[in-house]
Amino acid sequence: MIRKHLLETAIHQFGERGFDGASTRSIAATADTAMSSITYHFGGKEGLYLACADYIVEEVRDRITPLLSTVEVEDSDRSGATEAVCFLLRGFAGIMMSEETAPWARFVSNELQQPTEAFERIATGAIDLIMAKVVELVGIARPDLDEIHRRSVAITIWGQAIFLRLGRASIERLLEANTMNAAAAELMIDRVVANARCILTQSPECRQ
Amino acid sequence: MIRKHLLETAIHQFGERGFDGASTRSIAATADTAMSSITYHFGGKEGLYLACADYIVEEVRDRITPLLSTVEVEDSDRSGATEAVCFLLRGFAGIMMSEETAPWARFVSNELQQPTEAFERIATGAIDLIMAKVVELVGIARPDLDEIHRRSVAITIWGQAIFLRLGRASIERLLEANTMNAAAAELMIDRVVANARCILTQSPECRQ
DNA sequence: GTCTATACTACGATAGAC
DNA sequence: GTCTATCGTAGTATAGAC
Repeated sequence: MIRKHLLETAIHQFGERGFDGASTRSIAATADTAMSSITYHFGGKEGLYLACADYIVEEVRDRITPLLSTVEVEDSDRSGATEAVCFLLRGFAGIMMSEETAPWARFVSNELQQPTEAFERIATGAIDLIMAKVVELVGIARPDLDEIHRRSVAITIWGQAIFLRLGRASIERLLEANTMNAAAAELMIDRVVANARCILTQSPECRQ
Repeated sequence: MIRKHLLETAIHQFGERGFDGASTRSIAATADTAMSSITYHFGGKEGLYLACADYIVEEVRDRITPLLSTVEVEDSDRSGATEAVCFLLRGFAGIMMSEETAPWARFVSNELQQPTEAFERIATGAIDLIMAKVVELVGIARPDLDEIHRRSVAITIWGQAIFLRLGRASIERLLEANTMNAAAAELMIDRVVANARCILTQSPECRQ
């Protein structure tokens, strides 16, 4: 399947070198095909780029959907909702730390900094899906908050997990881990989950 | 000062379009000079890029140093340390949210995802400076934690503020704020600080 | 120091053979 | 569908005038 091979190669190279930095020549060569295959399958470089976004959305959904479908919480079950958030967060953080997702993450990071049409597709296709569930659960865990504050809590909690990927270089530096080894990854995931639990089961002095 | 003008233009364009996407032609033209000025002042594109990193370090230090110098905490003053972290965090988050720092942030973000020599310079020149202080304060606020856990707490707290910049596109989306207005920015900064206070004054059930 | 002019390379797109 | 060959454009670097 040359189409898929092109997509995966392209995500790698777009992620590592940016849209301009990655060349169709190099992508085609790495995928062991001719440059004009890109024209044939995707219409051109731009089309290939957008197809990469769609491909990432599919892959993320494949991993996230089963996770999301396992949580079911009663409307008044505060501690159940807290545990559900922690469970989802641990799964999501694990995905963020896995090497498998590194190329997608770099691709998405580029779009986060300089959003194009590709970001719109990733946001509506994957990010919204996750955040809707998280906001809902935060709402159950923290009924004292109104909608906008629930959203701010949800995004800061999830932001920590995303930062595990986006800020990896500086995390590795601070932990003096040359590469993110399993122990360091576990340490950081545990920390992010503990922080989330802390925020959701707010002690009186930090209630807001 | 054409050198400075070139640097600021270059940071903008490198940040927005990446190293490959930004062309020396365009940078020189925007800075109202000839392309060969870049060769004269910086030796070439690569040299210009590294000089941008050094320039960012200087600018960040100018803003961070006065902030860091205002905090002085006794070794046993737990609540003092917590408040100091919150104070620094608020200042730092404010810097992260300001439009002035947006070009630098994009530049640094590119380096975080794909570190080069430029990241090494930014890390040693600016990031290490900040994180050393934060880790020290976290150590006072949470004497129950050993060094590695202090670091993990410090990086997750600071990561929230950095994510305000790196994840801005998705934050705006979730808050349904087309652009990050003052109210949304204040909401997010308050939230990040509240989370930090929550984490540092840990309630028993989330102690770890 | 700053400019113009030019050499050389690499890019994306496309036409056309198979 | 996939390839080769080629065209026009845009990039960096550099030489040399002033």
